[in-house]
Amino acid sequence: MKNRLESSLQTALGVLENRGELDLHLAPGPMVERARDAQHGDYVTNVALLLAKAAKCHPRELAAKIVSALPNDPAIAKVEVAGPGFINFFLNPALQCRVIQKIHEEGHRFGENTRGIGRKVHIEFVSANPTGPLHVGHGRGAAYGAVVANLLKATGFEVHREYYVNDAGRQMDILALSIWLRYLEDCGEALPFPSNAYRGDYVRTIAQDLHKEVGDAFRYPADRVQIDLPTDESQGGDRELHIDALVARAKSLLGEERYVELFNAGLQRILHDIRQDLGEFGVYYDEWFSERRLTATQAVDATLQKLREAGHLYEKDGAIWFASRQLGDEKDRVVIRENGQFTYFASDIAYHMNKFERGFDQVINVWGADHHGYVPRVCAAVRALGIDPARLRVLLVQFAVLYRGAERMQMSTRSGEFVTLRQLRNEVGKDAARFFYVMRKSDQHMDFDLKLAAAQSNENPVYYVQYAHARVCSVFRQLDERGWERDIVSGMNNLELLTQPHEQALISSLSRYPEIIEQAALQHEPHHLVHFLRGLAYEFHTYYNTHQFLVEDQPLRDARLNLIAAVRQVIANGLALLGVSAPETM
RNA sequence: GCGCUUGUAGCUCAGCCGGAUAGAGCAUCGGCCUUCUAAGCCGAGGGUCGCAGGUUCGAGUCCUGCCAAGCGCGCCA
Repeated sequence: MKNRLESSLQTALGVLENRGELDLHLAPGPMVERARDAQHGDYVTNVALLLAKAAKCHPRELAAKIVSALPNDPAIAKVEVAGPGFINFFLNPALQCRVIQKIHEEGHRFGENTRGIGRKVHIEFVSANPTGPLHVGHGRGAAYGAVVANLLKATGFEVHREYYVNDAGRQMDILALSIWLRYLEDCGEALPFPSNAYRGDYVRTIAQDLHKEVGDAFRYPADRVQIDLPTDESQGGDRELHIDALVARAKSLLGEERYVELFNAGLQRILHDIRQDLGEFGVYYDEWFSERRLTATQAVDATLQKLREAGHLYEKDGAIWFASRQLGDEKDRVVIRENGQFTYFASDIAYHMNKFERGFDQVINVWGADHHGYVPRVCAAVRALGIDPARLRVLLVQFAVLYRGAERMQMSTRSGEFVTLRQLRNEVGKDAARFFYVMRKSDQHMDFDLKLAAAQSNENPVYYVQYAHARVCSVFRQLDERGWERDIVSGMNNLELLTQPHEQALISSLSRYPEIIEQAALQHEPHHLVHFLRGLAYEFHTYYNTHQFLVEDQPLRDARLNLIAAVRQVIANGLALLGVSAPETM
């Protein structure tokens, strides 16, 4: 409809130009938008205001001219010039209520569109290091990424969801070490636990399982483990040096084979746990992409070679640097350390190249906002590889600050003191958690109140929307109990009986749903959908309180039932995109 | 110190490429259940859109400065 009005306006402007009443060579972009106020009709344009200066006449005068030049359209009931020079369009209600028929026909697919058809989009989200269970900070990225993926799919894109598994690098070695030390404790060895190691309970669990599995095969006396080590922080030493030395000790005592077994035991257990956790949260992936695979397939070497050939690498202080500064970064970055090892950044460049090589038109990274300083260097790398950086989009998600009532909760992975995503789900439920996480704009700080999310009361917005759905279901149950028949066809033929303001408002909202999906998808802003659903639920509840649906007048009853069935369908569709259930009873 | 982000009602937040009188939920106050679920509805109060300039027909929205908060500034990942 919007497009239709816009082309009508183009026609009108063309007419005026031909008549010589308007001398413009402008191609105004999208210029029609939904009216914010029902008094202003259904759609509004401000072209007259925008063009008045160039046309050298008063906006209202120009608006009147444009209106007079508009082609006839049966879908438009009334056009008026208002305010300083807005043109308001009032749609023909008889035609607008056809959306109810459309919703009935399209069912769960209503709202989908084809904007992204034929385009492949890659979306990577969460990608937490497999060094421990997911916490509530990851939850927001998980919920957000999953919903953006759903929205893009509904907009016609071919979506590939991916979790990048950081299964290489120092943090993983520290995890392996942590498990081994707990294992040694379990064997009866007494030795201090580094201040820097992972001290969560899950580490002990994995260690105990390992002990059952391998017996004492990985056991060494405490003094052999600790001899000649640099001291830990608690003894006045450097904790980083201490823990790196311990990792080296583990490798040398256990040898390659056993160390890999230890390492994999931790990785597999934690990865399995993360996968299960996300699954229970309704978050699924098409692929779990291993960082180690990149190094194993020489992908990092190949990528660096490509950068070298393009003249983006140089050597300084014994290290290899990527000249990212001339591509918009603050400074150049090391890709190969003095000791010959790749930096994390190097494998990340290779990972991005790999994504584009797989043929995706658009690549989306959902990252925690604390990584925003990392964005320019990745963009620089993409550009250096000859890829249009506009094809890469980094979406930043702010951490949620967790409260329990007024009490602010602190968390830190290393110390093991954090609220896990699983605990959150257990406490507030999947629906409330998903809803809360995407209720706010993702790049905004947000306060997540556990007490509120868990509240079984009207304070909790998730129930408000679900309740509207359950209420419609309840009406249909009542219909059955009374032994009344529902005639859908008759209802469709009598939609023009829906003349009440509440009914018109609902119909207008229903017709907006596809636009909301498209907007939320293209802007990667799921919160628009949440706000829309709250508004739709509100319009339904107020309608419910004002008018009886199950009336004696059968044509009217059938028309109303078709309307509320459409409302139920749209709420169910919207909640499905959010990953929230649509209960039939509450 | 430099960079990025944010500042809207008592609280949590919307505000769609600059548009008409700045909105919602919660909280507060007052009403509505013999009638389809009261997890609901109706109504009231509540604002210098951080501050000061600027751009123009028009600024919460764009620009500059200042104030405040968060985050980032490793041969960590």
